[in-house]
Amino acid sequence: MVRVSSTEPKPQRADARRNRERIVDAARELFAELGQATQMDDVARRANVGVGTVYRHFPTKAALVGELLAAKFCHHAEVARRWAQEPDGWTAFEGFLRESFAAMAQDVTLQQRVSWVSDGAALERAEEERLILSGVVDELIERAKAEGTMRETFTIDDVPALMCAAGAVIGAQGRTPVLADRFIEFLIDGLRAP
Amino acid sequence: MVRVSSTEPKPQRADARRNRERIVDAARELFAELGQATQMDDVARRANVGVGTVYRHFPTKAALVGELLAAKFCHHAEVARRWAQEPDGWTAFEGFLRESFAAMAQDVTLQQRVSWVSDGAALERAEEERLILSGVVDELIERAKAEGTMRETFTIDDVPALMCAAGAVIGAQGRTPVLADRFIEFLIDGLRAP
DNA sequence: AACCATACGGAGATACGGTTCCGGTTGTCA
DNA sequence: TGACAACCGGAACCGTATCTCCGTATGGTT
Repeated sequence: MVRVSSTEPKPQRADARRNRERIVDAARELFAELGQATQMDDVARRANVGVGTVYRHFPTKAALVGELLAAKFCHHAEVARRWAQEPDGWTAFEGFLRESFAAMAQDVTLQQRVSWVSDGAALERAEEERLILSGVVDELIERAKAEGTMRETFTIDDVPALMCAAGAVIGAQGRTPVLADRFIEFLIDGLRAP
Repeated sequence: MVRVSSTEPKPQRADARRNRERIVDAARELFAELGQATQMDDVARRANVGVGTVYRHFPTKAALVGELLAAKFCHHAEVARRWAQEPDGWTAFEGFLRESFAAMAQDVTLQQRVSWVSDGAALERAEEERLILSGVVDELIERAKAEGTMRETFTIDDVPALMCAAGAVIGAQGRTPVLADRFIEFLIDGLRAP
């Protein structure tokens, strides 16, 4: 019963592994559409699984959201690394930013990321991945600053606020996405070196 | 029973009038602190009144919020008119903006104003007052633009997004208000003519 | 193929918050 | 001051959403 190595993943039964995957997939889709309004029963139904199964894999809704967030952070870190290959520092950062905002427009979870703060547990689960992402983005920022194409006053610490603002505006855009786009241009423009 | 004029306020009993006032006061305080998390029972308790009484005056939570929002819009319109007396157009607009953001920092309802969208009923109640406010602010903006101190591309239509962004950031600031302040400076700076 | 630990399903326990209802109270007016 | 309409209080109701429990099913192993 005692596990020799704590890192060794305990072997799961095949159906358990399959169900877990299904649950995560279903949750990703639903949360992207509905954000925190998504309910566990919906996730279970979409995954063709009972609620109990969902809760066996994720003891709490926050845990499930944390899992999704962690995956998204990983993905965005990947995106940032891809843009980092761009020779021009500003182009790299701007590209990353635009891609992030575009992702937000397709995913309510990202728009609401900040309000999950109330559900600190979810962010806590994804903290490690968030730090990695933060590190990669920081490199982009420093490079653009070194090039002189980005405001000196902007730092990695300002990114959360930037994301928060963009998420709120995109989320609230409702039937006037044009205004959100205008606002995003405004934000990006404000980051350029004067 | 039939009222002759629809504008004539139906005479209320003295206690009803007093209670209504108490309810609004209590709600203002609580919503400022807790935002939409405030519950009707709390409002009733703080007002020294039964829940039933709250519901007699405001048939729904959204109606109560609408009342509060309307009052806030009126107040802000007043603030804008005061700043409009400033001789310099930019100073007037910047002053109004900073005062609005400062109010947001003290009032969760204002931070969340945008998310009440889900509760359209509340915003609907305050629509008239919102339009008045919008008109006054528009004058400030046009004046500053005529002076050449504000970006030509900024219009009254961008104000909701601006407020939404600021509200989100201020609301999410948590234990790091400094970062919200930095972001606000960034926003304001971006409105200036290049 | 028989065993059993692991995993499943989903009814329902639990919690919570808005809203309703009605027996009792109070302001107002004659 | 008596009568009545308006108003009050707050227990109860109801819908909703998370999470638990337990009888049943199944993958893996001998």
